[in-house]
Amino acid sequence: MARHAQVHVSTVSRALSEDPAGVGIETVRRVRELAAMLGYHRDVGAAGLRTGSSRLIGVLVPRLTDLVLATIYESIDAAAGTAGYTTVVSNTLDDPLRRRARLDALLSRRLDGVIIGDSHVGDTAAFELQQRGVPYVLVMRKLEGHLSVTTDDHLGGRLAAEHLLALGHTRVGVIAGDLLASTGLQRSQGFRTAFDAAGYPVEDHYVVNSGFGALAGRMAGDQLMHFPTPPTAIFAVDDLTAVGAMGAIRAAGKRLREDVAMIGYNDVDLAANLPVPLTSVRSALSDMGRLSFEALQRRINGEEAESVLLKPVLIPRATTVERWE
Amino acid sequence: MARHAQVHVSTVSRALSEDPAGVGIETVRRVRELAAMLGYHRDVGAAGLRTGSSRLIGVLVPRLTDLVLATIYESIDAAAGTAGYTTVVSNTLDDPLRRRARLDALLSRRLDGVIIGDSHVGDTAAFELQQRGVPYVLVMRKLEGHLSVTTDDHLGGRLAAEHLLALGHTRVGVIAGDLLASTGLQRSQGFRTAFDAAGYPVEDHYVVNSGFGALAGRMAGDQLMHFPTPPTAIFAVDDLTAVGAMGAIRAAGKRLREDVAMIGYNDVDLAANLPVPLTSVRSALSDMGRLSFEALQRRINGEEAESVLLKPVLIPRATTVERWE
DNA sequence: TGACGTTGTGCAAACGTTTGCATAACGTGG
DNA sequence: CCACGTTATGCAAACGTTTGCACAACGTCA
Repeated sequence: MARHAQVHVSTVSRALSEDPAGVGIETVRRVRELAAMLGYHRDVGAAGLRTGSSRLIGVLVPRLTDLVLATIYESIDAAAGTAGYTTVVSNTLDDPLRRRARLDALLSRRLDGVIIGDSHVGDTAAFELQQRGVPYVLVMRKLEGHLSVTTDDHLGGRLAAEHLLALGHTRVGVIAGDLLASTGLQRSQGFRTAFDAAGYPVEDHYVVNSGFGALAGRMAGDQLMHFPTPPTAIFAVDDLTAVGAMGAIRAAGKRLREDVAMIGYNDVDLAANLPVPLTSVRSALSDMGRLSFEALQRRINGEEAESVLLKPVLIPRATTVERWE
Repeated sequence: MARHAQVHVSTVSRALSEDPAGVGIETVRRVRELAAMLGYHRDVGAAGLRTGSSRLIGVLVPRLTDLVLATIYESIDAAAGTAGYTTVVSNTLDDPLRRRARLDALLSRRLDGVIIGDSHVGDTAAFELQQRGVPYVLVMRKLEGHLSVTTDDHLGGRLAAEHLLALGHTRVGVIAGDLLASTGLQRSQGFRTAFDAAGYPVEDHYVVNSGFGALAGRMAGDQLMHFPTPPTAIFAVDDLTAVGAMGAIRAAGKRLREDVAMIGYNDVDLAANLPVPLTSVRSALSDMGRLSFEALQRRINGEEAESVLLKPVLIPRATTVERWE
């Protein structure tokens, strides 16, 4: 209680508020000075009790060790921070039980809103929040009928396909990630659509579902490379998965690009700095994070917000072309 | 207010507590059932106001997009979650201003404790917490005089050195990361100590300070490879940095292992699944996270806690040996 | 000089819990 | 049948804020 420190009572509250209207200019100065001296901070929790706003927003991600989600979260947190919000992130590991528990814990904190980065077909979190009246936004992965900020994954897949077609590839493989996530599904669909249109449809067994991550990519890549006629190019819907697949290509005794070209997705920092720099479809991860927070903020303030669909861009590098940049 | 729902008042509080002593067994059942029906959750914030404990712990990291810190944070969060705590993580980006702001925001939440993962020589956060009486623990990076959970980085450096010495390397380079972080400093010191002892001291200009991350590694690697007599082996104090350096080796037209061997540090998931699997010194990241939380918990409960120093292990792979495992 | 507006401050209620204490209901043993 | 112990519940205060309202002091204008 900083009030004992001097003489007043709860004029302190006003003096410390952003707009100290109706308080003596001199008092404001003195109070603030004293607060700084004493290292006093208003208790946001107690304030929230009164105001009904916790200034806390929750972020649900599958896992933070996934570079992609970590990047998005970082930008959400930065945007939220400057707007005076604190974020709480929850690793759900795509495990329903764990996610239930974490969501309950979050709801107990009376958060002002939630950003969902791990939505999945058949997922109930979004519906539950909707029903409880808690503002929320989906990011990265979309779900029909919910506000979301994503990139155009279908287009991203087409960009990858068109790049490979232009280079003359006709027998290609796809490492499709997790088909229950809208990202994996739409990227591979977009890719196949373009190859269909070009008259070189991708056979079903050249499309392998893998999950995300380097190990998953390695196994999927091994599978593709062991076909009697392996593909001359591979599209992986995630950069780390692509890295794993690059290992499979090497293990099969083939050369990257010359024998088998490779395209990843997301253009994570690492992609450009790999020993063999990886061609990748860049989705504006930081923008997505920031925009999703802004959309959520609008929802919290009761304003209208519309879903955002960002345009991806293909960045050619050494795994598909000899010279680039 | 679940109380209106039925008939009672704040017997609800007791009924919902972990040990509902002194409450009718029947009442307990009814209340809990009803709470589940209504999807009611106790407001932790309000409870904290009364009990003085927010059940919130803060975690300071340089950046979450660093796989190493993300892994540690994940395990901290898991341990904290099962103990009924919520964690709030803050990216400080090793920027003093930002860190000040974030720490203030955290203190406003009246957290029960803090885990510091970004300590730096000359850093004041630990001292400030100490002075304010907020329990805290350092993880990953240590600082003299503060409770910490780390791995023996000096030993880790020696392990790397001994491995290279056993393979016959005598002219080696070190990519030392950030010398203001205890990790970078001690790993390179340990490494050099072992080479000194073997009679092949590492010349100063073969040790380059770089910062962490793939791009930093690439630049440092380029520098080393452009020497008239480049090293026959490189020790990088971080896996991602090593990946960048592998790019430099390739760009110089040299072969990994045959011409230049490479050792990383931390044994991040990715290391084993790179196209050329990376020899790395494994530090038990998950254990560190868990143990740091447990130490913090002890501190919070007023018990004694001792610093922990874990033993690292070297995992040989393709960048140093032909066959492994 | 009296009425009135302005400006700065204090009062008190409310937010949703927890918890020590009082009290009601009910058996039980002497 | 009364006193007493046990068990279940209610009461009220307290935690640290915010905020509508009342109020005091002061100047100003007619």
